[in-house]
Amino acid sequence: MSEKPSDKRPTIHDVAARAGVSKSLVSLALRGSSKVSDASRDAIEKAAAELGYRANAQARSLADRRSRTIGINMAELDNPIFPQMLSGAHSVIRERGYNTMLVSGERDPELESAELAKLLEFQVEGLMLISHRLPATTVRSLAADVPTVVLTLRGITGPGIDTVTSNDEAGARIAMQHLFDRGHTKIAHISGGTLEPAVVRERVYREQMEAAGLAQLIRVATGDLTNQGGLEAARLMLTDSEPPTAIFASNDISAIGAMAACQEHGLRVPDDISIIGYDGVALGALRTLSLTTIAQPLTEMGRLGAERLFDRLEGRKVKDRSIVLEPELLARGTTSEPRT
Amino acid sequence: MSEKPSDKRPTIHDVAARAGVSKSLVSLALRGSSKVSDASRDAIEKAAAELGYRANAQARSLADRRSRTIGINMAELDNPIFPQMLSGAHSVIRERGYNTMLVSGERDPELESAELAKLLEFQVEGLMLISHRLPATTVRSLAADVPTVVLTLRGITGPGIDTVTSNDEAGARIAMQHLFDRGHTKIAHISGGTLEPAVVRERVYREQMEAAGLAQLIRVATGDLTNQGGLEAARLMLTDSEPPTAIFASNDISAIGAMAACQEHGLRVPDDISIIGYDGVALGALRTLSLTTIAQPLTEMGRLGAERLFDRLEGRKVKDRSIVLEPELLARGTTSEPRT
DNA sequence: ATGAAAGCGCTAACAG
DNA sequence: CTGTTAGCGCTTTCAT
Repeated sequence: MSEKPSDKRPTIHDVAARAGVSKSLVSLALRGSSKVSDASRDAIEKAAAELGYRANAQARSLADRRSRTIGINMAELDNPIFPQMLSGAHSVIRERGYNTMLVSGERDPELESAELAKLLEFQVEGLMLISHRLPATTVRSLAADVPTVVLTLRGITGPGIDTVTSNDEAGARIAMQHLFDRGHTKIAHISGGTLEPAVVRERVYREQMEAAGLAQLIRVATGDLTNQGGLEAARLMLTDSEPPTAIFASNDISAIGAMAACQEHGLRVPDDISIIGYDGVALGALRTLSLTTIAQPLTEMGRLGAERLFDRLEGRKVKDRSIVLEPELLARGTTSEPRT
Repeated sequence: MSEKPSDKRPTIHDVAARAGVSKSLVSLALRGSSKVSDASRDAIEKAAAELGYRANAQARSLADRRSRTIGINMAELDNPIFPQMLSGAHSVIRERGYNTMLVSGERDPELESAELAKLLEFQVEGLMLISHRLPATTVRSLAADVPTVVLTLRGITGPGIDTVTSNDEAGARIAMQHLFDRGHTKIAHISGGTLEPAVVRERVYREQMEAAGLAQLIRVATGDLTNQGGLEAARLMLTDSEPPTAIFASNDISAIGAMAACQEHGLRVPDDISIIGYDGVALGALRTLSLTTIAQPLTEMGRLGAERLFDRLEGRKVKDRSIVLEPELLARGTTSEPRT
């Protein structure tokens, strides 16, 4: 209506023409260089505004070979612990003036590697992998191209790779200690499949029971980290001749499923049976649930992971690092002394 | 160790040289053109593989003026309804071979518009706005540049704008009808502030009460769509001389807070008091909560939104559309007849 | 079927 | 301070 009806978006060239200067000067001015006269700067800014000029980030990236973009791969968009890490990472990335390109393989390994490839084609400058199941070889080959940080998966090392995890051994020990302290001995465990964190938690459970001389009370029901899985695992346990007085679940979601099973059996939590989860997802804090749990510093993990990336991007010389954060007991309302 | 120690990534030019053909032919071959001889194609693919060639998406975008990227702005990464919509959108975008660029203003309007601007600089071909609070003028100006779809916010129209929402009026009516059907008359409402969906739900609550001749029983406590807000609002109501027999909360999270308040007061849900939420977030399905609620088709909204975008991108001629999906009652365990 | 040449919009020396 | 000259890596006519 008002401006030149030129169909295509205005380029730096159009701005230059309108301001009566050269392309380069426009480029400088628009990026706030100090060596541009006030007069030119004003003219350029005016022209840009009038034209509704918007820089083309692709062209800029191509020219200066920096995409200012970090790629994030999240295994699952719906598992609540992942968005929490994402949120921590995202805010750091934004503070540094970078962009976030998000992909998700959605539990499909083939899809996942295709998505990862696209990230690299986009010339991301750093890669954050939030996934429980990535082969070390895949990660290493990605890291050969671009600085990479892996969250939640330990033991992956290699040039260009950092990891940020939380200490599952310590966390599981804290959980067990909490139950021991309350006086429990008949403690059962709802396991979580073959993914690394779940395996560690189960192992520590067994070790701690043995160390406490309770080897014969060890009781593990197989869960799958879902609500339903926790429900079913707990149902099984509660029909035992000698049901446990406490349950340590491999994650919060299955712990909440276990709570439902207890209700079904007419057991009150924590009066009749104690339950402790793992993860510290936000919903556990809901007053209705008030789940005692071992909280991982999820947001912090995201933040730290992103910062590791920028350490490398900003040329700080860093050795590959495995950062292990300590989880924390949130003693809420689902654990107490056993009924005797 | 094995290949040319050339520091920089191989380009199409390197591949061409190695295969003994021209750049153009490599470009054609790699994109699967049929007019490339088998011999050339083999040589090119071999060379590309040996070099570990990876196309540069920025350069491609610049050259053919298509970024193959959709930008998504999510107001909050932590409100569970947003990731669910994101997930629906994301999978459609991926199926079409596009990428997702995610930004979030995190409740800060200034930040939000800066992030939106970055999305445009990245030459996104379409924009999805998942936010409860975006000025119509902002949306219109964005839509002037690129096809735009708005989720959860009604009433924004303009050239290039589609909206996908769910029918809050109908949903709220269903909620009220459900409670009426159960025989409730002393129905209270926990409101949710000034954002559009919450306002609609409250209005319908009032209308329905009046229409049922229950105007004098109208009782609204102000919540803020948080768990804590729901808790406090419900506490207030329960200390009334004549407490309600049912509560309609503006969203699930505050409904769950209300459940906690009921527990505090020694009231059993649903035996002593019924509670119905709104949204259909995944956690409401947890057996421990079993929250009756009005479910919005969140994933579907994401999918549909993305599809609207592609309708435009693929040149299908479409008029601007406001798609309204119907929500659905999930009658779970928190509602029943009043105690009398 | 293949190559040469001309950009895409921007940044980056390098001269003045 | 400002303009000129070269690209960045890829796609795309247009010839051959």
